[in-house]
Amino acid sequence: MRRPTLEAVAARAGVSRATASRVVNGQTTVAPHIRDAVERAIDELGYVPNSAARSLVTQRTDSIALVVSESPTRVFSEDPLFSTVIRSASVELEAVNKQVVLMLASSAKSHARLERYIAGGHVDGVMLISMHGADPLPTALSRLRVPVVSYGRPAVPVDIPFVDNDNVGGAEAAVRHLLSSGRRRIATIAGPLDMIAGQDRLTGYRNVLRDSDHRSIVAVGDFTRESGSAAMRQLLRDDPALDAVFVANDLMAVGALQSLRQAGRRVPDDVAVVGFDDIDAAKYTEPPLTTMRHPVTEQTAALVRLLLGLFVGGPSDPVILPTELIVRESA
Amino acid sequence: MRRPTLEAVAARAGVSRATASRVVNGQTTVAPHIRDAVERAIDELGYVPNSAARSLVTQRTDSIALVVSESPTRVFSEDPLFSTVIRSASVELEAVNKQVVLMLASSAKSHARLERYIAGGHVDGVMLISMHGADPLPTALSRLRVPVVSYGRPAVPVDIPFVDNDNVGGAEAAVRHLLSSGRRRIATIAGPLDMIAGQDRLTGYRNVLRDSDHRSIVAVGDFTRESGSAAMRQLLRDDPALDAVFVANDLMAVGALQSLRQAGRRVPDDVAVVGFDDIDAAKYTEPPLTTMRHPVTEQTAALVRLLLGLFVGGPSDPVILPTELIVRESA
DNA sequence: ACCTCGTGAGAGAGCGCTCTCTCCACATCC
DNA sequence: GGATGTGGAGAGAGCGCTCTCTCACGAGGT
Repeated sequence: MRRPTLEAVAARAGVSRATASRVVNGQTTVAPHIRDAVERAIDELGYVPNSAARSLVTQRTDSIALVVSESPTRVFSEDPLFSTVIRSASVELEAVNKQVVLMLASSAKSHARLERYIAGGHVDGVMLISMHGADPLPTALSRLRVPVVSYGRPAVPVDIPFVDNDNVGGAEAAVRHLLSSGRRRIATIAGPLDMIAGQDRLTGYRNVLRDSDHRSIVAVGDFTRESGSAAMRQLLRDDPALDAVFVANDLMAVGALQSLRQAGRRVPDDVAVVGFDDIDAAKYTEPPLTTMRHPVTEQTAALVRLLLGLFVGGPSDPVILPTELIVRESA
Repeated sequence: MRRPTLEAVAARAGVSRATASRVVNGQTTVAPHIRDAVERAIDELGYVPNSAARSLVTQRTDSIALVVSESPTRVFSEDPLFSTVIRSASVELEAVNKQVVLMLASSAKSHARLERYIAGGHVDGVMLISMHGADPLPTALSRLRVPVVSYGRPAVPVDIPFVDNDNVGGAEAAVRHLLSSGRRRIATIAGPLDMIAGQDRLTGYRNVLRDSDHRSIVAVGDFTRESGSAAMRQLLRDDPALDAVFVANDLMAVGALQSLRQAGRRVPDDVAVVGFDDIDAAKYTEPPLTTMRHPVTEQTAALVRLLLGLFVGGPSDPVILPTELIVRESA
């Protein structure tokens, strides 16, 4: 009836529980014929180790919390980046036999719960996916005695190893691409300025324009489609003669394209548009979107490596990955 | 150094471990002043129960596996439905203090791992999100002695309680909408026919056309954008005079719109398009997509209730939720 | 005054596993 | 041949918790 225990396996194989445990854990100090007997018993009984009992004594849980901290405006079901990160993190962690415990941190209530949970030693480590600004979570988690890594540089100064892409460099490349194709009045739709990605991509934009003596035309969105739409309308009002826009993410770029269409502007003939992220939908806009790709899957893999490294006392240096310009038809 | 145990709390409060345990677990048979003393000790020590020790004795883990079984063509980072389901399931489960363990079932290797894991009693229950066809997973999981529920009716006949939306009824409503707006040659882009949603939506389409003596024009896709695009081109070749398309999901509808645009057809003037799902992007297509909405969040909530119900011997009847026509500009 | 009964608290077993410690058998060396 | 070393196996403690069983005590009935 009940699931078989190590005791049962040992009895069936005619050995002690300790020996059975050695076989299960792959220790080499077991004679071959005994090992065989135990393995046969395991198969016959369909034995599966009880993880609760195991972690009770080893003080490890072999599970990793994936903490997704979403802002009210940036729900992860809307933003394809979240799911890509979650998916590839799962793949990576499963490959090394770690369990993925998914935790949403939205309300303050869930924050408290989360902290208790993590402080309670239920997980061996935490991967923090917090895209939004003044998030108290990085600070709170770094105080706990649990290894924490972050996807994206935390917005607050806190000592958490992280993986990020080169937002400044990517934005610079995007704007340079617009300049080199002869555009003269290049506006930007920036992301929220309490987010690192928002800040850095704006910085990149400004760097290039400053160096080339063009003036900057800025509207600010919050990385959602809606806000991109609104920001584009704003820009057209501010400077009807603009001939290019660098949009800080693709979701907003989709909204911007819609506003441009409604305003009767042709893309790229009248206005060139470059986005950032290369989400899947970028291929399907009208026209297809030129954008900066960053390797989300590789970033996540690097993040997992970083965390696993911390367990064995490895380095905790940030990892910054480069971005790549993907030229389609919008610019 | 080490995390405080119940023993430590009991000692500090001057009671036995048993009494401290009673307080932690909210039993009422503890005198108020003793309860206060214990609670103070808990606060002072920052005590958090060790879940491994607890599950060892209670035989419960308070965690639920969210098994996402994705087909090679339908990766969940691409399909917004997956993330919506995952997100709302998390929210619902966290509300009742259950942990969410996310498991991806893609390769056969991960299947074996998954079965072992679930058979190992690491989770109290399983929520299966399997959109794709001949998935061996439902069958395999139903054999285990673990409560399992499914999002969407399993494609194979297996005794797993599930929650689904009324695919047949929804498709019927969509096609009736096209008919009532005067369309005469109504084609469909069906989903994969090894999937229940694919089958049922095609059935709904056929039902209405049969009753109204129109002939059906069918192309089959696999629920991806690409396939929608290809299927639309196919349909235009098969019947250049078609004046409406019912597309079995929005992702394919986005692809279909693209093909229509490339073929120089105006939507909805020349060809009306109705999708299914009401994903976020449906609002942002050109023109915005008329579609059948089904309440994913409510479905997920119902699914969670169904699973929690199974724990206490509740009913295991399937739940079917209605769909709703959302009229935008494409039809 | 005795007994019953209910209530609140403690003692202690035991959940299934790991891991140290111990022991035994046998090979090796002076 | 006795001391020493070595590889392989068992004994048993203990991880932190829950929960049953037991007991002490006081209220209420006879």
